[in-house]
Amino acid sequence: MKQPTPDLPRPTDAELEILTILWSRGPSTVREVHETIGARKPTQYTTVLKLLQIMAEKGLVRRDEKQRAHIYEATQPCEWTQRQLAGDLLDRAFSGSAKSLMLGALSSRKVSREELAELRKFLDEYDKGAR
Amino acid sequence: MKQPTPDLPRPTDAELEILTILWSRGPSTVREVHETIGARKPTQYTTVLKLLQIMAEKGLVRRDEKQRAHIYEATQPCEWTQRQLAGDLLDRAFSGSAKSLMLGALSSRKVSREELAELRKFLDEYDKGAR
DNA sequence: TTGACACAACGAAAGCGTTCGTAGTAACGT
DNA sequence: ACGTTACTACGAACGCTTTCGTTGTGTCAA
Repeated sequence: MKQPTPDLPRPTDAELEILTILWSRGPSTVREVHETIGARKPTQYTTVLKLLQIMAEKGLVRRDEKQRAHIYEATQPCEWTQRQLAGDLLDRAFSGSAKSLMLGALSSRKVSREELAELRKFLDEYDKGAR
Repeated sequence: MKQPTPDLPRPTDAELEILTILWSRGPSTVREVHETIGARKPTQYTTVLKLLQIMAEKGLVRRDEKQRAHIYEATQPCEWTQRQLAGDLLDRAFSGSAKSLMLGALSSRKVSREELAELRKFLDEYDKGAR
């Protein structure tokens, strides 16, 4: 039978930053996450630890305590969370219009010709798949 | 000469809800905004008032005090704010990949054939314009 | 003019997000 | 065994968001 998708809170800014690290690194210790974050901005070790503990309570991450240094892992795959976030913003700021969202995204930065082409290709395939 | 775009804070959830109302209604009194919100969820009049006052301090809205009932108006057009929000999410959750954002948005809900077609058309024109 | 009403202003509470300092504890080398 | 190091746990502070109650003040009708 199918797992009911857990009803997780939208991750906050700081939480999302950590999730991003976990997705790219895979299961990691606090130290590893801390070092990765520290490369971009000075942050206390315990700040990262606390964040991860809170995220574990919320169900955003799961932790393995078998080792002395606990190992944290995102409970949801990157794509799942991205879908939540995109859908949420779509509702709250774009009244559900995917086209407006796209316009907003494209006009917010320079987009390479390649990316445009990719996007188009993706749309074609998506269309085909959803037939 | 060109106005330097003001550096506004990202609107919070409640603020965005109010902005949406202001964009669709145009300049409005607190009462009008309150009634619109009240149709969806019970909210105190003063809550809306306070929110608008704070938003005015932040520069998200401007108010005209010439009338007894002040009139509030979004300082930035809808599209401008949408661009900020889309760009922000693009950076924070999609590592800048417009394609991933689109995938997230599309897979988060049912999208009609019409909307897909519209999206495609939009991409074509955007491409042409950006040449 | 007085009472009722519609409005703005203000203060404060409660909750959340973020940060950090301190304390406790297991592990490790000497 | 002892000190040092690498951790976790906890509490608390601070700021921001959201909500609401209270107060003050124009406005209008009787």
